[in-house]
Amino acid sequence: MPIGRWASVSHPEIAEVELDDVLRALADPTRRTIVRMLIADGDRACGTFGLPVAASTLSHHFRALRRAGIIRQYDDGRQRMNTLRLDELDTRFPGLVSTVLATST
Amino acid sequence: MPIGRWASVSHPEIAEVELDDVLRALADPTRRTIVRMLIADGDRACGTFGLPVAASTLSHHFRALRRAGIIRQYDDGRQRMNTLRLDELDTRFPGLVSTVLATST
DNA sequence: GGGACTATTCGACATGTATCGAAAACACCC
DNA sequence: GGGTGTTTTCGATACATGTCGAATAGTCCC
Repeated sequence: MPIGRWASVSHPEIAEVELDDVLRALADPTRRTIVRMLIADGDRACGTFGLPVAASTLSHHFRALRRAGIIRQYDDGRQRMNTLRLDELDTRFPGLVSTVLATST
Repeated sequence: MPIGRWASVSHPEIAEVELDDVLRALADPTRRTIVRMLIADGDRACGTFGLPVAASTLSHHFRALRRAGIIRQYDDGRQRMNTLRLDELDTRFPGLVSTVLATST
């Protein structure tokens, strides 16, 4: 059970996740890319996405995804890992994530 | 050169509709209610929705939906009618609208 | 402890959005 | 043409968002 940065990271209960927040979070290409990479490759540290934005911007996107209930974050040494809450999201909004990501763009 | 209010109304081609814009447009409860009412009752004039917002605010929402490619507007006398572009949207983003609206909230 | 690595927070800035009331544009009817 | 009904446009306001660089905080290793 990791300690440390865990304290500052809170995750909403899936029952309290709002559709507005999920849609707003997915209405951004960078964040959709993050979700796609999590689906494709599983858990991933924040620094391993190689996206063309500043680290601070990426941190902002991870926070948006986390507060929207789309990802869960946990610390592993000096890295912060990201997990998709896909099963939970599919109970809350069935098919939403896969439908949104089913588009090429 | 179209006559009257038609002149100011332009609709994007369905092929040019962007997922970002659709998701942002649907990430608003008032606009989702508009879409729901169009699905339930078919074409409807702007003034017949009875939503608790000012007319100018409603006009802003209709413009957002129109520019996102979600509705089409045409004039009928002194009223402006709204039609859902559901078939077109389903070819562009299959199942997206119905999946988003499948939630109670 | 000191250094290196990882990630977040903090200003700052530009842009977008939801809202309103008032004013203007458009269409119908007498 | 004048009055009435419908919708949009125009400011104005308050708030949110995406972006960056610099500074800060947490963790590991020597």
